Amino acid sequence: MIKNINLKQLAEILNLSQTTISRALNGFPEVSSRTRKLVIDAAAEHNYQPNTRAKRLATGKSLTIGHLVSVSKEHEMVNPIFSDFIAGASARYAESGYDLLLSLVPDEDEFTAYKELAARSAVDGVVVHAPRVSERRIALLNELNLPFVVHGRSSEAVENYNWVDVNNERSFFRATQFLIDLGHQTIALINGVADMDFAMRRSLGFRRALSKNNIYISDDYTFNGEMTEPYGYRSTLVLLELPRPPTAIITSSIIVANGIRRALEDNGLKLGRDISVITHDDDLSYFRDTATVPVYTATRSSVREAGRISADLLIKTIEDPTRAKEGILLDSELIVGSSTKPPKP
Amino acid sequence: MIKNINLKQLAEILNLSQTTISRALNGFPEVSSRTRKLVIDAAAEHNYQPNTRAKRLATGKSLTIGHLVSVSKEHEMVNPIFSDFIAGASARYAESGYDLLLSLVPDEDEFTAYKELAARSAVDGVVVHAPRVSERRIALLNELNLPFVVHGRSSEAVENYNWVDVNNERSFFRATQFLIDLGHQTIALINGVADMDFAMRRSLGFRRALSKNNIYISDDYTFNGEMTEPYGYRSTLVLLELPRPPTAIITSSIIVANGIRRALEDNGLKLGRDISVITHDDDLSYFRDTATVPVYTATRSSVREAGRISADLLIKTIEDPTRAKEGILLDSELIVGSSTKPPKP
DNA sequence: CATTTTTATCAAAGCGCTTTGAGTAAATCA
DNA sequence: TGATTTACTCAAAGCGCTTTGATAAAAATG
Repeated sequence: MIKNINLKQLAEILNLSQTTISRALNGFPEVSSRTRKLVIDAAAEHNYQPNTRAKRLATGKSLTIGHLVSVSKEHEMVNPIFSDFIAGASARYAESGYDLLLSLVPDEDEFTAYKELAARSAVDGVVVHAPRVSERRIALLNELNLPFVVHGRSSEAVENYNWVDVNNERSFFRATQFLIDLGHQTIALINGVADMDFAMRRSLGFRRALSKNNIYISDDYTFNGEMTEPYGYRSTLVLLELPRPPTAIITSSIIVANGIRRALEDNGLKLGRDISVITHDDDLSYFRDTATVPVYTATRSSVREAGRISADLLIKTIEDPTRAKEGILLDSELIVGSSTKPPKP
Repeated sequence: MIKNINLKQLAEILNLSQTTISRALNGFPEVSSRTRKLVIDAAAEHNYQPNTRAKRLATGKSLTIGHLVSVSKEHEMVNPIFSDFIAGASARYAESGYDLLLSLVPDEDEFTAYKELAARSAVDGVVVHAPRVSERRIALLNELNLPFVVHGRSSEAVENYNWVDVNNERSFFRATQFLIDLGHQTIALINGVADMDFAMRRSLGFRRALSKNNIYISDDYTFNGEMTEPYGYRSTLVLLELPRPPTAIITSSIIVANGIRRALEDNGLKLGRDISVITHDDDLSYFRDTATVPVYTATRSSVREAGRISADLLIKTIEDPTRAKEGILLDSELIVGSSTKPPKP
């Protein structure tokens, strides 16, 4: 059985005061290098690590960053990009000695959950996931004086705040323009839930490209919903039933794209040849498109990288509260794969 | 700006001692119901929540459960079932007042990460994910005296330990037998990484069904690897190149199954009609197969449910350390979908 | 009525660290 | 040489709770 040792015990072993040991381990200058070495070696030998609970109380810091993820009660859906985002953030946290507190809350309890987290002083900061076009959490967190970074943005927010977002409007503008340049005139959009900010911006880019090219497309060609594989499938079936089915589809997630492909193939249509598809690609680790010619033409932006950058921004904000708020806009690449061709004549 | 209040301040407001307030809020019997009501109301009014840091130090409990997830450096892959597992566990944690500490560690640091977590007393217990056939973490955690539950099992473990697993051997035995009953004789297995315990057990079930039916299948028909979509795709291409391609494929993940379907369709083959596929289905929220006739014939077992059960078992273990170790074996359903048919003559 | 028991409350100690302010020995200076 | 500075080290206070052990008031008992 491996036993943990505490500061007091280590002090007795070394015949030094707790102060000196604490200082030696935390790199204070007023400890002789000989003593410091002694302490560090003994700590390693006895497997001493300062007790997290005591350290947090003593320093008044939680050394913890919270991620609150809302789970829609209706769909019980956890956004699949989440795990890759976290993977990116995690390394940065570890590096600076922060723990990651994860809390999945039913979306109706979201607001209370933030308040509670602040009231009990459980975290030093939080990452806000999946911001809506209109996002009350931003005002709340400012009121609570809890440092935060938004992954994404909230278009209606008036305050200054930290955010890390991909250029969704531009991405989907380019994607749409790319299809139009290929000759497509009837293009559908299978998007995320309508009040999600990213979905709104993508829709904006899509529509801007259409109107710039004087193309009018009715609402029958756009879908909003939770981005699951079956959602992509069902939406595509609806599209194929239209009097004039689209010759191209743009979608917000590679998982939805998988549903689209399945629907096409069930109808004897081939991706690319019969109907073109562009998807946004978060570069998820289990869908990473490594083919020489990618399967999907895609607006690609690594959500893992976004996680890394968000973590970095949040830690900087926590460690310097006077720091000016910052917005970081990442760009996506437009990767041409084999899912886009000119429309059949 | 919303201000937090602490126990001392609340005591002054109410003109009561900190003791009484603490007891009132924590449901001790020696507080009059009139006083208790007074305290509870005032706590709500002033948004008082006991400071997590102080509470943890005072009680000597971390009220935190750790999830260490190894990330393979090579693939940077985060197991996609993870988020659904957590979703299941999370509600149970919240209910009992536990926080969830998530740590993604490069797999070579895994061992150290557990040690460190125990030494600094950061968690009251951990969930062990993705156990290998031979799993050193079990012995380590016993030595560290840190309560844990394994999601899965470890075949070579000699100790008693808590685990929650699905009956992998039986599931894949049944799936294989189902295919054999349909008339298939050449069946491939696209499995997870070989040293994962679940992969080994599934392979066992697969082979048991084959040998029971006196079918011999060469190693060319089995694959082991990280369960990504491209992996399913590539493996299937290899299978189709064999002198005698399989008439059916069994796989361990719906994400791999998507890759298989893509490979089939790229080769003009249709799932079910030309080649049968059975997949294990973790019932992931973004792939939930809700069609009347499911897309895939599958051995289905909700990983979210497994999360719930694991969390429950772990909390019981933490709160009663003398509790006997328990293994909980979940069963999967064999759901018949449209991806399996008798082989073409 | 005095005595015991029960009820309701409190002051103070303690959790294991960090940090403040003080103290001592060695080194430098006048 | 004594005075001042520098380099180390320490005892004790404090972080905000919970918990122990004591006490006072009220109720029950003989």
